[in-house]
This record gives sequence, C-alpha cells and structure tokens, in this order.
Amino acid sequence: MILNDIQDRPEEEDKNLQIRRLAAEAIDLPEQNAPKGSKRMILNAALQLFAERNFAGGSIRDIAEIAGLKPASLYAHYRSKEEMLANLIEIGHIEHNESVEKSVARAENTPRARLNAWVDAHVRFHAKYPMLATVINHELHALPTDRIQVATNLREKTVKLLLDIIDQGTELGEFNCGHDPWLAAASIGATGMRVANWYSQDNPRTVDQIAEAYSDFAYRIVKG
Amino acid sequence: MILNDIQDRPEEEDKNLQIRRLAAEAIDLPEQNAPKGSKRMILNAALQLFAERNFAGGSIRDIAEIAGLKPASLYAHYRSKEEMLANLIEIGHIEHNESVEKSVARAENTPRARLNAWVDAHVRFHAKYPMLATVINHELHALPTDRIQVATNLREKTVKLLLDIIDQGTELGEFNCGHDPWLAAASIGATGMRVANWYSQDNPRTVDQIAEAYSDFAYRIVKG
DNA sequence: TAGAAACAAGAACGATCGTTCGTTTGACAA
DNA sequence: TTGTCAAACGAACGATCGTTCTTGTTTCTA
Repeated sequence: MILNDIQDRPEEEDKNLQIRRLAAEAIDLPEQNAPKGSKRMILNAALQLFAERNFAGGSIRDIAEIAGLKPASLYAHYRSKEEMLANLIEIGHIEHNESVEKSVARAENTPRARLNAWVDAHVRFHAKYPMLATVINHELHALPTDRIQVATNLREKTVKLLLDIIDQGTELGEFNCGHDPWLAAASIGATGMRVANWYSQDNPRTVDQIAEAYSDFAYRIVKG
Repeated sequence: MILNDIQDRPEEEDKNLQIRRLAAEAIDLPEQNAPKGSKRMILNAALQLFAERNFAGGSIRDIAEIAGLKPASLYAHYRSKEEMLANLIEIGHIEHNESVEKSVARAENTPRARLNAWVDAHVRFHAKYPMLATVINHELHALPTDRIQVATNLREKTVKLLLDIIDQGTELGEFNCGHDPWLAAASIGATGMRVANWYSQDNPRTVDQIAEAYSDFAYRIVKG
C-alpha cells in the first residue's frame, strides 16, 4: 500500500520542537586536559546539557541518564553539580589558552603572523569544541567568583596576548586601527566566539575556510 | 575607636559573590513596543532575571518579588512563565529590526553609508538594551519553535538586509571581501552582539565611540 | 583468599519549582 | 447604594530539584 511508508514513520513531536542553542551535535572534551573513565562520561553528559539547556536547565537526573548511571552515583565522582561546571570551565579555559599561546609561539615573530596565529587557534577552538566553548563563555556567571579564578586569570592572559600583538603591530607601524585598541580586540574575540553557535560538522564551510577568513578579517580591522 | 567604621560595615557576602552575565544594570524595555502598567512591571522583572540568570534560573517567585507582587498575581497578566519570555523575545526582535531597517532607510544610498547605518543601529541596540539583547540572543532555545516564528522571521529579515548591502557593494566594486560574504556578515553581527555583555553606563567609552569604531571595522572587513 | 577501597544503586530528605484554586480587595458604572 | 469586573492575594497542589544515607557490588591489593 502506498501510504505504508508514511504510516510506519514514527510520530513526529513537532509541537514541542525547540531550536538548538548550538548547531553542533558533537560533545567532545579535549583528550589532553579532561579526566578519563567514569568521570569523563559524567563530564561529557554535563557538558552536553549545560551547553544545550544552561546550567540551571540541565538536572542531575538528566546528566545521570545520559551518563548511564543513577543520580546518586554521580556523587562518588563529583561533590556537587556546581563542581561539574567548575571542572568544565577550568578544562575549557586551559585548553583554549594553551592552544592560542602555542599557536602564537609557533608563529613567525611579526605582528601579522602572530595575529593570524591567535585568531586561527581561537576560531579552531570554537569550531572543534562548540559545546565547551558555549559553556565557558556563557555559564561563568553561575559560579561564585572563588571557583573561577583559574579561568578568569587564563582569560585575562589570552586577552592580554591579543592586546600585546596589536600594540606590537601599532608600534612597528604595521597596524593602525585608529580606534581604542581594546575595541578592536573585543571585536576580534567576539567574531570567533560566535562560531561556536552556528558551526557544525554539517556546515558546508570547512574549519580551514572559516579560520582563514576570520584571520583575514582581524588583520583588516587592525591594519586600518 | 579606629575600627568602628570596619565593625559597622555590613557583612560582606563575598563567598557567594558571582560575576555578572552582563556589566549593565539598566533593565529598560523599549518605550514603543512594550506594554504599560502592571504587565510592564512584570516584564521588566522577568527581563532582569532572564538576562542575569537565564530562563530556567529565574523563578516565578523571584519575578514576583521584583515586580512587587505575589506569585499568583502574575497569572492575571501572563498565562505562563514561558509567555513572559515569548513576549520579551518578540518585543526585542521587533525593536531591533525596526531600528536597523529605519537606520538603513535613512542612510544615503551607497553601500558604505548603508553598511554604516546597519552596524550603527545594531551596536546602539545592544548598548541601549543590553538585557533585552542578551535574552533575545541567548534564550531563544528555551521556547518551542511555534512561539518564536515572528522573532525568527525578523531575524532573517535583518540578516538578509546586511547580506544585501554587502552584495550591493560587491557588485558596484566598492567592496571586495574575498571570502564567503556570509562569513563577513556573521562576523559583523557577532561583534555588535557581544557589546551587550561588556557595555554599561559606567564604561568609559561612549556609545558614539563604540558605534563609530564598529562601523569602521565592518567597512574594513568587507572592503578588502 | 581475605580485606580494603572504589563504585553503583534504592530510597528518601527538605527545598523549591510552575501553576491553580477560591477568595478578597478596590475602582468604577448604574 | 449596589453590582461588576479586573487585580491581587493566601494557600496549597503535584512535580521536580540537588543531595544524602545506607546498602550492595565489583575491583584491586596484600
């Protein structure tokens, strides 16, 4: 019968469909700076929920279900829900700062090459770890200040590196942004951050294309 | 006694201090597109909480307290918490789209002037209504798709206008961004959006300075 | 092979969540 | 003065929240 394939189709729950905070479906924690075993499973589940539904919107029971455990079992690995978020935020900031600093250190010592390296690593981080990027950029406020000092310090270091590159280029006469350099840095940072929202594996644009374009845009902003 | 002023100082609750999701403290709904009276008081309270703590993180009881009402009283004006968010998101998108379209319409009919007008209005919206901007940019996913169609359509319209301006400039040979123009538009949009996070009345930079710098940056991105 | 240590689960706690109910209040029209 | 209607309320509903306690189970070490 002709209608078979329609009738057999599972019920679509269109009424409650919600748009996604991120386009990406890959959860992925960085191999290097994340724990192994059960702790990693739990952190992965928490990451997915905090990224898609916010810290307050993802419950312990939801995390447990995704991790394949019961709610009570999570507390053998983390003292609280807050500690899961604190861990994610620390891991994310370490990974981001490391990759940006290493990228700049590898680059030729010219302002343009260093700026390019900064933006390249910044963009790639947000495309490779969109959920982690979303959490570290948008859930910081859910933690008390004394739990995010490591993250805050790393964030300042990374920003200062970008400002220093802009300064270096300006002093050498290669850049001339003509405005408050902090505004240029804020703009450059913001463009990369937003990538985490719309990039996904399905996106026709490759990470290489995006990173190249954004590095170019950044250079245009500061060169004047 | 010397220590008096210290002893008299109220207890500081530093331990639970959290950083703010936005620097701004002004709540402000647009005069034009927002309701009056009690509905406005409630919407203001909801706006503040959804902006500072997310949709899931701000409770009905908190909203009621800020609005100076009891929880049950809110339901005489809004059918649900979700409806408050839906209202805010609609108001915000209408205001944003209106101000951007009007600004572009007023501008001289050159790609550069129109781009400048788009960015100017975009930045000013995010500086003038930082809480509303935060909510419409980061809480859309908390609503089912059928409640945000107006917002989604307006968003597409506003983005299309920017893409058209970039196209116009490219065809006239005044722009030459050299990359996927959608990436340029995404970058330009992202820079303005982030302003809502860090701008506040206390910021030493004036809105005029920011808008001028960002318009300039946008032009540099697309002119090549 | 015994014991310790780490991990997982069942059940339940007090608190808070969004929401509803029936009632009271206050302003205004007849 | 009476009747009307929206606005505000106190109280409470069932559901869900983060978390704890106790008890099994598995894994590793001695």
